[in-house]
Amino acid sequence: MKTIKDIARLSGFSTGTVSRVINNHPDVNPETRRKIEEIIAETGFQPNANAKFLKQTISSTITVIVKGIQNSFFETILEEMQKAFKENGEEVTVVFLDEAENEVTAAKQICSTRKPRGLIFLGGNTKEFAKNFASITVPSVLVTVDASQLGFENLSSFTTDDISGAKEAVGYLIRSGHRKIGIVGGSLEETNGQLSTFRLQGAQEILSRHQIPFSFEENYAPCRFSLEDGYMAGRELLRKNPDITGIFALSDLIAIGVVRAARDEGKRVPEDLSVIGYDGIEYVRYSVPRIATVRQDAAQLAKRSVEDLLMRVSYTRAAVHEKIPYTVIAGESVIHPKN
Amino acid sequence: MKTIKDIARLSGFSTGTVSRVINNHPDVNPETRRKIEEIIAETGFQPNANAKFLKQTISSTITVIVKGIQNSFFETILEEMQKAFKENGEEVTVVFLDEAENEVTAAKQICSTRKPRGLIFLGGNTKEFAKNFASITVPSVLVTVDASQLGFENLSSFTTDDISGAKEAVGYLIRSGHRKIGIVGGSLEETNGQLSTFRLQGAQEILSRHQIPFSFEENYAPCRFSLEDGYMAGRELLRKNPDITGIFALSDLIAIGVVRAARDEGKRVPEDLSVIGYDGIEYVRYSVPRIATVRQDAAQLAKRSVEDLLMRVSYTRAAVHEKIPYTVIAGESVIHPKN
DNA sequence: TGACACGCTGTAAACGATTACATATATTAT
DNA sequence: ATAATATATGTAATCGTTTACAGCGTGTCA
Repeated sequence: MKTIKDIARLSGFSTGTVSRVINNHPDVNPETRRKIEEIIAETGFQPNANAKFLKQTISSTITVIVKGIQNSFFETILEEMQKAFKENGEEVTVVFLDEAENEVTAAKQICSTRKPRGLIFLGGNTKEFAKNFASITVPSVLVTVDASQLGFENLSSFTTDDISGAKEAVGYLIRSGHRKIGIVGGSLEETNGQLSTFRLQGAQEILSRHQIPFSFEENYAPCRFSLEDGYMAGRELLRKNPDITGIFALSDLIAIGVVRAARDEGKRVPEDLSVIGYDGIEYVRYSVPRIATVRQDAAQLAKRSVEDLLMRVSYTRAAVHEKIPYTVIAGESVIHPKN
Repeated sequence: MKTIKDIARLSGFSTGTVSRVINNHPDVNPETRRKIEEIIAETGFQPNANAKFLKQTISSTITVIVKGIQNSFFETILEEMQKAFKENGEEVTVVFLDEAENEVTAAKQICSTRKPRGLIFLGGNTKEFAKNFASITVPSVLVTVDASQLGFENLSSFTTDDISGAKEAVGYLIRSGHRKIGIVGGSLEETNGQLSTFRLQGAQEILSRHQIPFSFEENYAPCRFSLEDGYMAGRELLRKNPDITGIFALSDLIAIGVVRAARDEGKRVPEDLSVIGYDGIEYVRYSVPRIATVRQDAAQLAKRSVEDLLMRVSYTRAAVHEKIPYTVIAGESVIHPKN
């Protein structure tokens, strides 16, 4: 591997000057710059980033930490973020964690390695943040999880109002004439974090407001946010309560599983069973039938997160906690029940 | 930020001893180790990874470079890889690149920064590799793209035999009685790399072997590997050639789009149109109808890649180029054409 | 002419770890 | 008792950059 010293020797200048060329410092003679750049190009020299970051207290990059790739919705947000960063000419690194890893510990590790100017967490567990985030000092943003209760002044959050969104989803079923409603997804023991809690809470609130009977025994099947789990839970629920005419799935992935489950239980969607999902992933627009959903605005979630972070990275501003509007998307999967 | 010197001072030992504790060197007095570890825990000290990698010629981690997250199939492979690495107690870093970025350039950058022991490329462009890979010296594996032609002795590859797989996919349609067959996906100008080339080639070969007419004008619609593009191309093909009874989609994502396109063109799948995809992503098992596909063995692809890499990282072995068996999965989306 | 500024370049001290080598002490063999 | 060996620890050079500081040639101005 070539080092800056080799370039210095080859070009006849000192390491200091070479370094100044690499980092585009202004006070270098244009002719000198040209010569050195030529040598750098010839040799294919790449400065050792470790030496660089060791010396520099901070790097120019921003790191996005994503927890759980299996979530299609996160993918979309991530793509939008990449776009937004690119528009702002920012360098980004993405780190993927699986469910078992601790996002805050990983973040600490990253801070010591990459010295990012800012951090974005896509998904996360509120308790973990409450416990460990204090030691992270760079401006950060938490996306899809509300951090306003946590009160860290360097942690913004951008979320969808899931309670309200869930209300509208179930409200959609109710307005379509459904009275026997089931819910699939999440868990009663809050391990899934805010998402399932809030969506479940919103759903229950609107049901009780309309005095529609709901019990966890009869109208609910818990499951993780995946196709397979949605399918299994869907079958379970439809078996134990075949009268249900409308199901609110806590995520689109679950909804897709439920639609298939209905089919395998001899029910047709939407003729025998209406289904509405949550998130607005791309699949639901292409499935047959198109599945109704509450579309979270991935683009805005991403855009606002990036904007806020870049702002706070450059200027001292207070962290913000913002709700991004959602849209209820009608779909072929919800109609008025037959009887 | 605390440094190793702080720990040395606080514990009364030297930096050398502290370093040995951190790196689990055997020749440290257990009592000393305990004391130092206590201080480390108290202070929350994290060693500066840049300093570490600057000094060390090589790190313990392995880096996976993924190009294009929008590809569901890659996600599955990635998950399987994470599993396989975990089983072997290996530390992994995943880096995501978007389509526009150059994987080999990124890899060079990573090598200079993280000094990985090995590299896995998930997806990639053969030409790029041919041109730039020479400067990468760590053991590497290229997954889903055949590198046997490239002849780098530190680059293995694990792939599915796409030519043969595509033959079987189309063969399945033919055996089911289809004679008017369309193909959706890829492009004629090889920009999509090997995948579309091989799959297209296999499809054409079996069609001509059965003397089934095929022309790019009448039986083909090119498109990128996404839902939306599959949908658009599907509609285009069905409009320009409504007689087609069976479609081979070059990927499952495209197949899903085609199924929806058929519906919107007034055709039902499978009654009016049979569709078979490629890859075997999870979704096709839950869609209505279940979509027939050629299932690539993501788990094996991942497992063998990881095994081979770990082997070559520790011992000097020649790179290998291995084909992983695929499975044709029957699905509700393919039946005998009506007339 | 001397003083000063300006533009460019060189020098060398950091940054925070690792590790080869030296050293000190305890243990064992002869 | 002496030498040899093993064990535990300290010392200091080193990795490849950045950057504060110094130096030098040239031009400008009083």
